[in-house]
Amino acid sequence: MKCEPAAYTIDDLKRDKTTSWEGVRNYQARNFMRDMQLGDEVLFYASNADPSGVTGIAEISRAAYPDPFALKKGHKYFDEKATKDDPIWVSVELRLVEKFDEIVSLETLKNTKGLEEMVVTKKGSRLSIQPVTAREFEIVAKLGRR
DNA sequence: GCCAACGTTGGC
DNA sequence: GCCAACGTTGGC
Repeated sequence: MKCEPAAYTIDDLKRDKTTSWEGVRNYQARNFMRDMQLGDEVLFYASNADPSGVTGIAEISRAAYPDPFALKKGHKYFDEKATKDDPIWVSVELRLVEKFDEIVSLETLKNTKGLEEMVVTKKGSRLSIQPVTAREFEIVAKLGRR
């Protein structure tokens, strides 16, 4: 799950312990969120950062529920097409598992064996939520704990 | 249903 | 700040 540091960081999550992940307004990303199960672990990725990369691990502490802001008129996440019966967009809640000792930069991801197929290393991979295989997850976690 | 125009993302 | 790579919108 990606986020720009200006919006939210792993340190913010460390302070807050848990946070709700709202405002995703892309159908593909939403579908990934909808599939997330309680306890699923996610790589927390800082985008548009210096450097960009994975800064830690979080877990799903609440599975998908309707994103309340989609119904909130005037809110920046408001969507006029969303209704109570069909909220369209969902949120999940995250809990911090660990902040990495060091950031696993995008450059490192690109240069690490076994991560050749990892979505985030591909060109034009803008999606804010992307699938990660268990194997990729373990490789990245190991790098971050060094 | 096509596609041009437009907006956004995010690496660089 | 540039711009490639998208996703979305809306006229037709």
